Amino acid sequence: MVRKTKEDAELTRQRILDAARSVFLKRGVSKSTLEHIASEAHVTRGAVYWHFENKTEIFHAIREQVFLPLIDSIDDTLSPAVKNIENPLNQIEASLSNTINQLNDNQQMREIYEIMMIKCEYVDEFASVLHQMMNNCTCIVEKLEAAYMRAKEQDMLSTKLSPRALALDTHLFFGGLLHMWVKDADGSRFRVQALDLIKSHMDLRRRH
Amino acid sequence: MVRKTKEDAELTRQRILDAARSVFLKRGVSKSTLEHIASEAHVTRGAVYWHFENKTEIFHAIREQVFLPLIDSIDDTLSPAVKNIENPLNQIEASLSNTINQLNDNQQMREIYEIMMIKCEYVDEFASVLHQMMNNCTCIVEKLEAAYMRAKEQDMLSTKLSPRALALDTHLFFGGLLHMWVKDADGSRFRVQALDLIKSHMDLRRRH
DNA sequence: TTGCTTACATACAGATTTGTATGTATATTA
DNA sequence: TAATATACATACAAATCTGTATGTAAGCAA
Repeated sequence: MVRKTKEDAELTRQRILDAARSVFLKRGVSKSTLEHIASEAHVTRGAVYWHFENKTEIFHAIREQVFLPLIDSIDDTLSPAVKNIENPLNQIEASLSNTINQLNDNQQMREIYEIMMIKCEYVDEFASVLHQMMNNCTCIVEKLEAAYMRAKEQDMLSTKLSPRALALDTHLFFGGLLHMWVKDADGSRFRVQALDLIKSHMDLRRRH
Repeated sequence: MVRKTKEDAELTRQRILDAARSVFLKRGVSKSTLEHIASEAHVTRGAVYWHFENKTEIFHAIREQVFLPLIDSIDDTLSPAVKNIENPLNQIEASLSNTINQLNDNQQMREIYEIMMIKCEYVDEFASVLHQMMNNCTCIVEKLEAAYMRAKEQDMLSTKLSPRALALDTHLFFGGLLHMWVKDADGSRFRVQALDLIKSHMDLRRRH
């Protein structure tokens, strides 16, 4: 076996992560073996154990590949500092649509979402991920609420509902949409109209 | 070993199902062993294999314990034949609230929901469950659409959005709510205000 | 009462997985 | 260029889990 340079090793590491994603997607996280992952990556378990402590660490590495950028992306698009500030409702719509577009464009992201949502059991060491996700929800709801607050100040809302209630409703809607988007594997039911659904959702709260 | 009567055997079967629910909840479906389930039920694997072919059959039995009644319940409360027909928006709100109330009241239902949503990997033989769930979604959306249609005919809607769009938005909202309800294990974030969230959601589409 | 069936318990064989220990060739560094 | 650390592959031991085969005591029907 030829010893690899650092760049080669990094490539191997990435190949293992790609392989793990593929295996997780096909067999589910629990039933995926390090041997499955290794052979999918055309290495042995030795290589896998060299780069990662165990399956859990691989899982977290995969997750962070997508979720850290995603959180940044949401933070950015919902921030009060962006140019869309003059129309906060457009800003919310753009932020939600942006996530859907990313899912459409990025297969890796799609697969990781699917793994996290329906190919993973949140017990033991994975339970902590749930808490992180809930905390994230809180942040997102706060940002949505702030945006709706701005919309209210500009008298753009069609309703007297509080910004907080609107934010929660939007958040739940979008959570549901993401789940359906993922589960609708053949795309016939939700994927094709996801952007329309977002538009309808937002139209409902626009004053005309 | 004392041979049991038919009634005793049925009790044993139920004890195994209860034990499996508890074990699935704690360890996730994949990592749950028939030995775990058997010892939780104070029987041996022999008894488990007598009553069920394998773990998958136990899973489906547990699922049907809750989901078949639930589907009936939704069908009932959303049917055009119920007394609430004079106010379809109230009818929708009552139907959604009813499900949440059932979750609040029924621990078994709560646990099964949690298992299905975050303690199960939908691969291989479990993938078919996803399809069933999607088909169910289609049915529910249709019923919601019909209810919104009736509301529209009675000029009760605050919006020009189509009944179909409203139905989809409501369905996604409620799917998101159920997920958050389940994940919000300590109840602090979503469970306590679930009924309020439903009320807000419906208020948004009521004409005043 | 006999004989068959039921409702399990027990025992066994085989396949999987995991973690670790060890081997090894090469890159890197002093 | 010699020593050391890296990046793996290979081998091994132990634990787990599954399905099935077999045993068995009691219920039940004739």
